Amino acid sequence: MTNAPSTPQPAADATGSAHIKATREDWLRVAMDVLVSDGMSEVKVLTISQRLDVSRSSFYWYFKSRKDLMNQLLAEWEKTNTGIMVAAAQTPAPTITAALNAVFKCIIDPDGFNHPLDFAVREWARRDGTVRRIVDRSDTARTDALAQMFQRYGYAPDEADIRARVLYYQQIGYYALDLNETIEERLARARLYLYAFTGVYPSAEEIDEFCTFARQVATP
Amino acid sequence: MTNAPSTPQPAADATGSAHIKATREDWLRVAMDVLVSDGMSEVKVLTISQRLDVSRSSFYWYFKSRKDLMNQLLAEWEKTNTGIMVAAAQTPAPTITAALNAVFKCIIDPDGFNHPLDFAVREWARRDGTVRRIVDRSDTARTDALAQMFQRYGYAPDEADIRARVLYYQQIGYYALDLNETIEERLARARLYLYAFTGVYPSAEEIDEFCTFARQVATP
DNA sequence: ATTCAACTAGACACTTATGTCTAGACGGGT
DNA sequence: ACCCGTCTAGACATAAGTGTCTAGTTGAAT
Repeated sequence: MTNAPSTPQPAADATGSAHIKATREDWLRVAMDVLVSDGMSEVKVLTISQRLDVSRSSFYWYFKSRKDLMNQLLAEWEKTNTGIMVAAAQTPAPTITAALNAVFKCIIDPDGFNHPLDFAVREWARRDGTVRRIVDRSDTARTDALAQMFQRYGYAPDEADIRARVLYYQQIGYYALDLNETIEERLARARLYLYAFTGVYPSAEEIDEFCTFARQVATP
Repeated sequence: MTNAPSTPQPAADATGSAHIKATREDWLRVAMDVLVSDGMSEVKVLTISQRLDVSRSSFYWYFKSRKDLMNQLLAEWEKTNTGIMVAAAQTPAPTITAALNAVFKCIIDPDGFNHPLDFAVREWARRDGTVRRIVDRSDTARTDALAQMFQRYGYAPDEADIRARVLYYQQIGYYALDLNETIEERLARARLYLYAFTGVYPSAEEIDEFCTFARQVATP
């Protein structure tokens, strides 16, 4: 997840300028940490300032208001999570199973799709109409990209759409339950998952290649 | 969902006694409404009292504290949602597909399993270790009940467990995304869903019976 | 009619949050 | 050496929330 450990370090200090205790990026990083771990209602200027060991009022130099900060977190989510999944779905591949592998890679890669963040934003959307519309737009963009992936390998538009939806919400459900399966437990089912989602069996090479990748990125 | 419309009525008045503006049940009902629609962090004594048009301090006659109220909401959730699904999984039926139909009936019945409540509680669990443990206990109870259902129809323990998990988290994922499919769109896939979950095809009678039930409970 | 338990309202004390304003501290460019 | 833009701290104002205490009000039972 590359969630930097948010230690109250002397600050990243990008510009090299004056006596900065907490940069704008520090505020954003800690806010994102809190959003992911505790939900949007816990993203508070006061508590973030305490984590950064900085006066609360410094916040208002970098951000117009708390709402301003929240908007930036939302933009960050949209750019990373949705962008990364759409890109994965568009990766060229010789077969549909290989193409799907690229999507799975993005999903299991800690540096790829950020599931806890996705759920935090979804929860936020439940209470905010503006956020809800942006999340809907992302869901559509993601399923559209997945459906187009299926279509590229000869699936009829209707079937491609259904397969995209089944795939997409299965993955959402998997992470919603926060099961603590080991990587090997999951890999043991990889072949049948790929078959269920595509209707064709992946080659042994494809499975091997995927398993190698999965073991590589698995956080031990 | 039978979520009573929470109009600030003259109060349900179960006991028949004195000048009651808001009963304990009123407080619980509105609190549950808020929990379902806005999440646990929005369940506030002040706002509920305003909805009920009652002084905030009356709350403390019925409940020891806000935490007391929250505990009762959690108990209510455990009793209804988990209890109802476990009961559905234990319903006697001639075939596995018929047994699964009973579970699906409970899931789609607005008077059965309450999905928005389930998600609200899950979100709550993310921020509260005690709640987390109770939710885990419920997840285990639900998947165990489903696994035993599969076992009753001859599935080996291992396979029954996997099928229970696939079924359970698929459903969680479906509702997590809050797709707005019509009942007919869903029923069109009923046969294949039942096959995918059990490995055997349901009889035409079973499908007909399920569809009839589904159309009956579908809120138009 | 009087009493009494059940319930309500409002005042008080406290906490936590946001946002503004002002006085400054620091350090690089001149 | 000194200024000035960049950033910080702390005081202030305000709002929203919890929980307690006390003085009622009200309907029912006696």
